[in-house]
Amino acid sequence: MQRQKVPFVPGVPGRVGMYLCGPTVYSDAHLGHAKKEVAFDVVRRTLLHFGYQVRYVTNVTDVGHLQNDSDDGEDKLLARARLEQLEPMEVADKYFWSFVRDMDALNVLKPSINPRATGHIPEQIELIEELIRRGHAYESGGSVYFDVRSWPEYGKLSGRRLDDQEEGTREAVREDKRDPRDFALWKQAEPGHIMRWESPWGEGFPGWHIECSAMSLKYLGEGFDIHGGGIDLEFPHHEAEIAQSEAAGHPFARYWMHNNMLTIGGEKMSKSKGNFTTLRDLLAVHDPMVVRFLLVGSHYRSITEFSDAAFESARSGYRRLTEALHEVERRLPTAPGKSDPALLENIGGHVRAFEDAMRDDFNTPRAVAALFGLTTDVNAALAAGEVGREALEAARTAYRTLGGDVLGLFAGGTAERGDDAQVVGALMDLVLQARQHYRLNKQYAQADDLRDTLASVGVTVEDTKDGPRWRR
RNA sequence: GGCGCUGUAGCCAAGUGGUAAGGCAGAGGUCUGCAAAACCUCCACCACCGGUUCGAGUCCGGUCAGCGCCUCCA
Repeated sequence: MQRQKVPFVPGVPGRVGMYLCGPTVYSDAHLGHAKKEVAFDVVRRTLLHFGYQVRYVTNVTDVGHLQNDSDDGEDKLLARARLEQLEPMEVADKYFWSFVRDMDALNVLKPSINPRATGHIPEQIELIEELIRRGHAYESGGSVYFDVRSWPEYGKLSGRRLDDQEEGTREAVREDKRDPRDFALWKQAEPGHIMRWESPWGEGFPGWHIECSAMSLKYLGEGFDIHGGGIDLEFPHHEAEIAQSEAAGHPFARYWMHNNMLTIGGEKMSKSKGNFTTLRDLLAVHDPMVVRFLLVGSHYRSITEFSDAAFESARSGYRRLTEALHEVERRLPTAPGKSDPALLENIGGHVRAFEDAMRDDFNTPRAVAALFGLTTDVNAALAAGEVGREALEAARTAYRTLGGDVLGLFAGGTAERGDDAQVVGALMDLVLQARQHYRLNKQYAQADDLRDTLASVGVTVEDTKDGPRWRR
């Protein structure tokens, strides 16, 4: 807890336990959420690449957090349930599966364990009881609060001192709290509150920090390695997690990682500002891999500025990468046995650059630059003439391992097109044959007409030395 | 008010005190029936003002601008 970049040493050699604060499933996820998910997915993939075994735990918050800590706030899940005329559990399930679908599309690996808050009420109650026993929490009017003043370390993560905080300026001071900065561990359920559980303090529901402590400790154990989340959760959410865990006698996460925000027009993309683009909408019309490429193009601790121009730029850049990879794979089956020492050395250099970048706090922009360096060398060699099998293999492995496995940029690969692929392929062969016929007879108007028509439905035709080629 | 972050080319974006990665866009050229792709070449007074240093985008101080958190937020 040094509030700076430090070398990582796992608690158990070769193994890493990491926990990521997951989504509250009351609405569709947006691009900002994707930045977080992709960032930590890349962390996980990088650790795997370097030989670690990773247990990756991320929660699903299906108990609505209160909109604020006083009682006038409404539970977001309940509010949504009323709006959509659904049971709260239906809302949670609906948006949980929506989230899963988005993450699958973005090629985010599934968590090792994906616990739900509502499935861990007993664990949360147990933790609260420990806190009361140790004198760090108190019951008041059917609710339980963490006693911030009893825990001097509160604030160590975010570097805040209690005395620096303005008291009660942003919310009405609750009369049943001893201190306005105390936070709820358990809330008494008001009469109309649907989601409620029995507890030693009457019927109620858990506070909005306790689930992460209970579930991360349960599945990763005390002093687990890495805890991640958005930087906007650093305070108070993560601060509270640490305080309530350690005050209960359980050493908490040893390393903290916070991703920065995604902005649009310089402002944080967020639900409350309404300036968000849902992944559902975005992925319906755009290649998810381009979205992922865009996200990976800035460092996880940096702000990512999103715009149409940035997206177009990502699309072009991503295509440069995939075209080179595809060309390598096209040539591989017929590649000669010659050796290309200079090219091989360059490929090795780019692989090293990539790995060095990832070792240095997961510097994905530098890693991507290495991929482009690789691409320039490979393309130059390809343009210069025949390239031997060995070098092509090395290039292919570099792309698939680094770009594919580590950055997760090549989901699906070649076999993703589905049942129509064969039919489409056959039709395209036919069309291209016809066009070649025109071209050989110098009937360029007809040939160009065909090409324009195909372009209008999103098919690009390129004439190369080896004949025509098409892509979508 | 407190804690913290950012300001690098038209856009996106790295940058460990030693002289500005990468991508997109743009310009010129090679190739091509044309185009596309690819290749080659070109494209930065690092917000401003001081200071430390042989040397500063990088360190220190200040100014200006913007952002995040301190309410729910990834």
